[in-house]
Amino acid sequence: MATIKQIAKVAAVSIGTASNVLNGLPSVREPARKRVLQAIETLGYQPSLLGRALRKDKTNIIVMIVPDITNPFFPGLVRGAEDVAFQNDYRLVLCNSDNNYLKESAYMRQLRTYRPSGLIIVPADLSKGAEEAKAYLRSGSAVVYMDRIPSRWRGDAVTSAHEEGAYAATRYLLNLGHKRIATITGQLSGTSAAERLSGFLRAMKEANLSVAPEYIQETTFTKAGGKEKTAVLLRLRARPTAIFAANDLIAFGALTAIREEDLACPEDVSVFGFDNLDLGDVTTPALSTVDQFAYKLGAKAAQIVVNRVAGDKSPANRICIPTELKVKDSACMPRGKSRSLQKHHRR
Amino acid sequence: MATIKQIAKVAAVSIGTASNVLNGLPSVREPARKRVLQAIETLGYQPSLLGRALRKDKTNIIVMIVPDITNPFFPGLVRGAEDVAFQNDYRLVLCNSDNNYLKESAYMRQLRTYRPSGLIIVPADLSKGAEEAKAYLRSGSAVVYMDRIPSRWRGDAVTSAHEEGAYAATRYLLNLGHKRIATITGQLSGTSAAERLSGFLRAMKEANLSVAPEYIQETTFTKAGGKEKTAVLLRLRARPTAIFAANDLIAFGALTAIREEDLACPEDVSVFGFDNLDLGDVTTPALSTVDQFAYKLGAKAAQIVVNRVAGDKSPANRICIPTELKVKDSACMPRGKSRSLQKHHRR
DNA sequence: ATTTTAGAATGAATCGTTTCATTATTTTAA
DNA sequence: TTAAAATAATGAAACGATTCATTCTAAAAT
Repeated sequence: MATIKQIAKVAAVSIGTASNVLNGLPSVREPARKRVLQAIETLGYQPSLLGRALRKDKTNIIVMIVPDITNPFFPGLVRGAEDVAFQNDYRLVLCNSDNNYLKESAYMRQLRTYRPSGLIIVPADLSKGAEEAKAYLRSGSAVVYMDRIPSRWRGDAVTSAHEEGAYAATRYLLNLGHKRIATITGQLSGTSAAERLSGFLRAMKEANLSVAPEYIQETTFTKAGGKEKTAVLLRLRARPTAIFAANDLIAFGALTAIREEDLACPEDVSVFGFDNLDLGDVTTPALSTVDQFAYKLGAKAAQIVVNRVAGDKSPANRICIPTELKVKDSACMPRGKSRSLQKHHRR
Repeated sequence: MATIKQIAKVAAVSIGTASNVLNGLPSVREPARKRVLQAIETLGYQPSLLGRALRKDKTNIIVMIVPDITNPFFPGLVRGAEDVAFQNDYRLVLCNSDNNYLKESAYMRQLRTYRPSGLIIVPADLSKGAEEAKAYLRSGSAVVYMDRIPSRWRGDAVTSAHEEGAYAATRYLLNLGHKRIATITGQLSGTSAAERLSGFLRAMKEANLSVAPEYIQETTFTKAGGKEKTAVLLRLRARPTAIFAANDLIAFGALTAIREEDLACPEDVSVFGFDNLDLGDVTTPALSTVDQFAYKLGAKAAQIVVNRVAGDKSPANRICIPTELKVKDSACMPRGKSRSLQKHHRR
């Protein structure tokens, strides 16, 4: 591969001058600049990112760590970040932490030696401090936490409005006339799950409804978890008429469980999800859910990195992207309220 | 950040010796080795991948290019590759080409200067040669094509058995008694779409059934495309009794279109997909499909890279991962064959 | 025409490693 | 005990860029 040395030689110019042309410095006279450009063209020269990085102590790499790219919430995040990164000539190194703090740390420790421009991370364990992340800051990389934020983190962060979204979804169910509303949460050690729960509880409290403890089921953000916990809920003496699932995967599990118990959604049990996954409308019924604009989240995080590298010294961004209710078919009025109406409608 | 120079100083040893310890060379006596290890420990030293890379002209990076990570087929691929990569101490740089040859080329050209260990690519445009890929080979990176292979590529490649999978799916529909079977293909310029179509045609031919041209609808591998083309099929005078969709997204679109035409799947129209996406069983009916083991595909590709770097000089791997039929609920016997039976069954 | 000054070009140092020829030390053989 | 052989350790060069103090050149001022 051609090096700057060869360029310099071919253009009959010093290495320093070649470098100046490359970096668009003004102090190069036209004839020399032309010869260098010509040489670059004919040799098909691409500057070595490695050589440059070693000298500048910085690469155009952004390290992005997500729990698991096969969880359909994350590709949107990654894609949003990647697009903004690409436009600004940064490249994304993708890591799956499996929600495993050790794997995450291993990645972070090693990749820091690549002197990346930034780190975008959906952290595995919020109880841990952000030691390694702070090390990134110290060595001059921008750091943005996404989706979940460790309580001790005071730097840049981008999340969606978990609490408000959950509140709005619950309000929607309440307005339909539901009173027995259960929720299936993700692991409450994560802020996202905790905040969604608290939005749910706020709406319930505002409606003067108490929530029985067995109406709050904690599980993982998976289809299997949703199915399992829904089965539990459906077997309660006082079966809920609506379930607020903390994400769409859980909601998908709920739909399956409801079907397997020979019940109907939404007639017997309404379901509301969270995420607005692309595939949320292929279910029957199409899943009513809260859109949290994953792409925008990722894009915003990458933009923060870009800005920081460009010299933005403003105080920490704590960005909260508003959510939006996507009402589809998986929630309707509860039986008691609507039977006569429905029958009427049916014939 | 600590450098090898500091390690050497603290351990009272030359830089060369410190390097030898780092790389596990035998020619270091115990006391010196111990001091170096100790220094590494106390300084929390991590070798700079940049310095190392510049000298060795090679990084532990594997560049992976996929069309679009938000297409749910790809996260599995990426994850499989990432896992194998991580285990072998390689890191993945993820790129989305958007099926855009120019974007793909831009990525490839620039990232090659990072001297990656490998390139794993699902190519955007098969009609183009693999010039840039060959440049990777020349500069010592392993290259593996995935899922689709340019006709002029003679190197390592991993695909799934598109043709056979499609053949098996079509056979399944034929065995149920279907005669009017249509197919919705992906863009036929891609080998995967073309091979699936040819598997479909082989099965039809074997059954002595001719396929009307309007029974072959070409579109993109998307839900929207599937929906659109299914609507076309459903309005044909001779409406098909079964549709073989070239991937699950198309099949999802088909399910939607069928519902919107007030028809029932599988009673009126059977649908068969391809991919076995994780979410394929949240639809109603659950989608019968062909599993192509995306994770395994990705893992295999990464393994080839690992082996090549380790010195494997064997001739090109052309690996074809067998597919597997996943029969669920979206296909049944056609009306004519089964009406009496079904009625009987129903009561 | 000469001096001053501003701008252009150069070349060496540097970043953090690995590698290898050279030198130093230890071990073995005589 | 000494010489030869084997093994350890060293230090400088190299990778490909950027940076900056220095030198060179051309333009401006006298």
